Amino acid sequence: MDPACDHRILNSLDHAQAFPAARDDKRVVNEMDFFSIKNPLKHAPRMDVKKEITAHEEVAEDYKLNVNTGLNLLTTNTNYSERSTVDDGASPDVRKRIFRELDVLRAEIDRMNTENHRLSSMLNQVHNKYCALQMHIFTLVQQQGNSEDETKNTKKNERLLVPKQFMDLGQATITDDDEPLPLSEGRSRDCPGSLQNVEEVSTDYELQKEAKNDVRGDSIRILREDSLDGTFQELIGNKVPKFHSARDFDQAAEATMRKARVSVRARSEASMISDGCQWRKYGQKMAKGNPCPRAYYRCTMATGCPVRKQVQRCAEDRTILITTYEGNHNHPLPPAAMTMASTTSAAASMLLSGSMPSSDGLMDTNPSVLARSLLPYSPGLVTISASAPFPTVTLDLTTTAANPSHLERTQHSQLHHSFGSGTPQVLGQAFYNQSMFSGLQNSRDMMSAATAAITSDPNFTAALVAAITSIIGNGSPKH
DNA sequence: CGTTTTTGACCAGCGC
DNA sequence: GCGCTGGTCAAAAACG
Repeated sequence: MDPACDHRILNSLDHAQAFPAARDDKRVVNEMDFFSIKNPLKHAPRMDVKKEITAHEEVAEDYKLNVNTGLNLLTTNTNYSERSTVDDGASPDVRKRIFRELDVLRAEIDRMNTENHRLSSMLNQVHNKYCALQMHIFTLVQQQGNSEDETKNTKKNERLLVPKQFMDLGQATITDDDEPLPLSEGRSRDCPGSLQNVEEVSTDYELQKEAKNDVRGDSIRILREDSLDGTFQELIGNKVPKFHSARDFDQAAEATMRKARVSVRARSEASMISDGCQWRKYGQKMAKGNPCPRAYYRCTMATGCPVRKQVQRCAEDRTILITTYEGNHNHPLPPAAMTMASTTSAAASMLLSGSMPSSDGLMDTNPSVLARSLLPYSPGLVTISASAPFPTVTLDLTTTAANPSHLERTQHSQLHHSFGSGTPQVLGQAFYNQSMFSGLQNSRDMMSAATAAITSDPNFTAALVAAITSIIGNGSPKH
C-alpha cells in the first residue's frame, strides 16, 4: 500500500480509537471527499469513450488512480479525459461539456478541502480543550483527596479506583505516589500496594551464565531465560535461524512472543504491584543468590491466557520489587492493564524483529545507537545490551526522574513517534498520552505542576516504556 | 463450597 | 551421567 495512504489510515484509526465520539465526524468527512471525487469523475468520461480501452480495464485503472492519488485525482482524471477525447475523436461540444463538468467538480473539491481542514481544526481544538479539562478535574479530585485524613483518604482512594484505572496514563500526572492506593480488583488479591517509583524497566533475554557472573544482583538474575524451547533459542541466539517454511517462521515468532519478557523494578512495600490484571499464584521458588523467594503468577482474566509474571524482591534493596512479565494476553484488557501488556507485546515484537535474519542487525551490532536514537535527551534511560545471545533493552528511568525537562521532551518525542506507528494497544495508550499533553500545552501552569508528578509516576514511566518498545517493535517489518 | 495460596515433587536445560 | 537451577504441576491447606 502507498505509505502515505497507509499513514493516513493509521492516523484515522488512531484518532478514532482514542476519540470514539469524534470518529463519526471524521469518517463522514473522509467518505465525502473520497466518493464525491471518485464517482463523478469516474463515470463522466466513460459515457463518451468506449473504444481503445475495454470497460474492464477502464474500471481497474480508474480505481487504481483513485486510490493512489487521493485528492489529486482531479489531475489524473483530467489527463484521462484529455487522452480519451483525443483518442476517440469526440465532438467539440462533448469536450466542452466535459471540461465544464470538470471545472465544477474542481471547485467542489476545493470547497470540500477547505471544509475538511476547517472541521479538522475544530476537532483538534475540541480535543485539546477536552484533555485540558479532564486534567483539571482530576487535579481537583486529587487535591480534595489529599486534604482528608488518612482514614477517609483510604476510602476515597478506593472510590477513585475506577478513574484511576480507566485514566491509566492520564492520571499519571496527578497521582501522589507516596500514598499507596488500596486496590480491590475483583476477586483477585492482586497487589494492594503502592508503586512508588519505577526505577528501571528492562526487556531482557539473559543467559543464565551471565546472571551467575553478574554481581549487580537480582535485577539481572530475575530476567534470566533458561526455559527457552529449541526454536526460540535458535531464533534469538547467535546461530542464524533456519526457517524451512513460513510455518516454521511463524512458529518461531510465536515462541518469541510467548517468551518475551519485560521487567519492571519498582519501590513497593506490597507483595505485588498493581497492573490492572488478575493473577493467580502457581508457584514459589527460592532463587539462587537471593534470600527472597520468587513468586510465579499467571493471568486469570481469561481461560488459557498465556501471560505469566514473576515477582521478586531485589536482594540488594528489598524495597525494590521486581516484576517480570512474559507473553501476550489473549483477551481484551482494561485500560489499567494496557500499559504492561503493550510493553510486553512490544518487547516481544522488538526482540523478534531485532533477531530476524532479515533485520538490519541494529540491535545486535550497535545497540547503543538505537538507544540514543530512542531517547536522545535522556542518556541512560534506555540501554540495549547485546551481551550474550539475547538482545537486552534496559530503560533506566531513575536518571530522568531527576531531570523533568529531559523527560518532558522525551515524552513528547516518543509519544508523537508512536502515534500512528504502533500496535493498536500501544497506540491507544500513546495517543491518549499524546493528546493529554497536547491539552496540557494550553496551560503552562498546569504543565509545570504536572511535570513534577509525571516524573515520579510509575504508570507514566511504564507507559513510556510501552511507547518506546512499540517504536522499536515497529522498526522492522512484521511477518 | 468455590477459589486461591502453599509447597513439595517433577521436569527440562545446562555445565561439569 | 550427575548435580544444580529455574519453572511448572498438583494435591492439600487456607481463605472468603
